[in-house]
Amino acid sequence: MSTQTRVRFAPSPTGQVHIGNIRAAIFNYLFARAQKGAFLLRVEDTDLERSTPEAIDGLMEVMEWLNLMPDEEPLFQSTQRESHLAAAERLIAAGDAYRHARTPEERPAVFFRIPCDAARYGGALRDTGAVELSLFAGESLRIDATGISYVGVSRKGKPDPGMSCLAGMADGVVYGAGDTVLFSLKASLSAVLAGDTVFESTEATRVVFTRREIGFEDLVKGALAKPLDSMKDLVIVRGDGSPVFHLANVCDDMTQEITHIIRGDDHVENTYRHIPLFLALGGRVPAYAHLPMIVNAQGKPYSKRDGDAFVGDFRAKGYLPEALFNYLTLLGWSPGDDREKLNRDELIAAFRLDRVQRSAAQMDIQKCANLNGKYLQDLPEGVLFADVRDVLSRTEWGSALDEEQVATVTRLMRPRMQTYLDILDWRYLVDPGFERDEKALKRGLGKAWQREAMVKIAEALEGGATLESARAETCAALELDDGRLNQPLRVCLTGQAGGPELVDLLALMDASTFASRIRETLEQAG
RNA sequence: GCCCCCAUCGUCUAGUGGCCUAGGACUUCGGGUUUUCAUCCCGGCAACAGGGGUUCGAGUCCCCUUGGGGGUGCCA
Repeated sequence: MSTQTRVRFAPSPTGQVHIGNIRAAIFNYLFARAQKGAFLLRVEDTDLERSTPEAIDGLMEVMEWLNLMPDEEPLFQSTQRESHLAAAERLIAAGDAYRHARTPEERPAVFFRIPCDAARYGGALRDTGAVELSLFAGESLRIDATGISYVGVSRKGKPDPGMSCLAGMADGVVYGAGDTVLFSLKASLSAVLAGDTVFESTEATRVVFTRREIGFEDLVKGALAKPLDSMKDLVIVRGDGSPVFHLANVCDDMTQEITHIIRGDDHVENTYRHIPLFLALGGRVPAYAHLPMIVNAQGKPYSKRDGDAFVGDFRAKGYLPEALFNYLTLLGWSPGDDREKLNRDELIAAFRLDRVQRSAAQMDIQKCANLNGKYLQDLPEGVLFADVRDVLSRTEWGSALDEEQVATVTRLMRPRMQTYLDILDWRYLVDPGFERDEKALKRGLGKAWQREAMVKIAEALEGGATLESARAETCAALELDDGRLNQPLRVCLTGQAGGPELVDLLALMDASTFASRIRETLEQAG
């Protein structure tokens, strides 16, 4: 018996990769590494309608970008069809599944029967006591090989239709008026299962049975359970002969010998169905860990309309893969101390599933950008310059810069950079065609003396003076403190209220450039 | 409707019955450094959803309410 931990990331390639999805991949990866186990990829591409080759390419690209490469060749679910169908046949042969059409027009599908035999659950089953279910008068109760359908009574006294698998009420007794026993499922169970007995009545008033629940110990959420009478037998092969997700998923997990299933919260309900399936197929039930969802800035689940939700967007917006990776680990997990910026090895060393949060986490793009900025500060200059050049090369004004210029401005701007998208604001450093900010203009040139001072400086520069002397002259003439000139100068030079240090800025250009910028800015300021 | 789950500052979180007058980070606000801007440093605002229990003692355990999410498909 192998004790190696084996986990998998099992996305369906039906579009762009979502951050919620990739976070699941990251947690799987981290857990595998922490356990010295294997991280596998399974592409659940059985929905041919929606699965596209482009989506598969996109998935691979994203995983490569984030350095989340699987340890073995990916398993494409569509290649496993025969094994899924064979599993369904085995279940039918063993009496754990049956063919059934719910309407005469429908082609029969294969249903998995939730096992009635408690011994089949490997200890996952628990009695929680006797239950008396009141039925709505005059409505039909039907018990057949597919389960029990009934109409209960809601809290407000209204009809409340329900359906239970046979296992949910396996020892049930149906009573009619005056406590007469109409039907005992317990006594007739094997006949009902065999399809020989069908009970249907509108006289039934209540059903009494022992409630049993199926449970498991979730590595994140703790003990989880669900009553069997709230579950129905499930379709595992469609009328058209194609395997359904539940079957395919469980079969492939057996094929890949998965020991731990780490996936989104939205799968907890499936777990109650998958456990009996594993057991019926003779597989070992894996351990489960369900991750909380990631929600948008409104605290709602991400929908198609939300931006900022695809991994590709982050890449396009100038995020570093290691920063996004790090940030995503912080969504629903923490190392237990005050560390937030952790590299891959630190994350692996600190990762534990029992430290995963139980509730949903909201994406905070500002914090993500802030963290990205910290990674940017740590980047070796060579890498940083290359990335900057790459972004610059896509702009009209930036593509002409030579290596030295790129190095100079990048060194200047690096401390205030959060993402590579910020580079797009650097235009004023090198290109006279930059845009000027209204508010900055007002702040730096709004007053008459500011404009006057700038005109004087421009004139001096045009007359061949150095900046130093032009500045000193102007200050003396207008009786101004040296520092008062900084803001107007900055605005004339950059059109912005903020930016790098003024002296560094001035070093980027000669006196005539400087003078013409003053003239142009003054003109624009009116 | 029914079933399941969740709940600490605006956000991500620390907290596993006494170390909590609840800590860190992002955001925000103030101050310092800076002739300007930013980085940086220092500081402030800001939370245990509500109500009942259990206990000598509850953010931590139990119950209820409220709010949120998931499921309830021959989707995955």
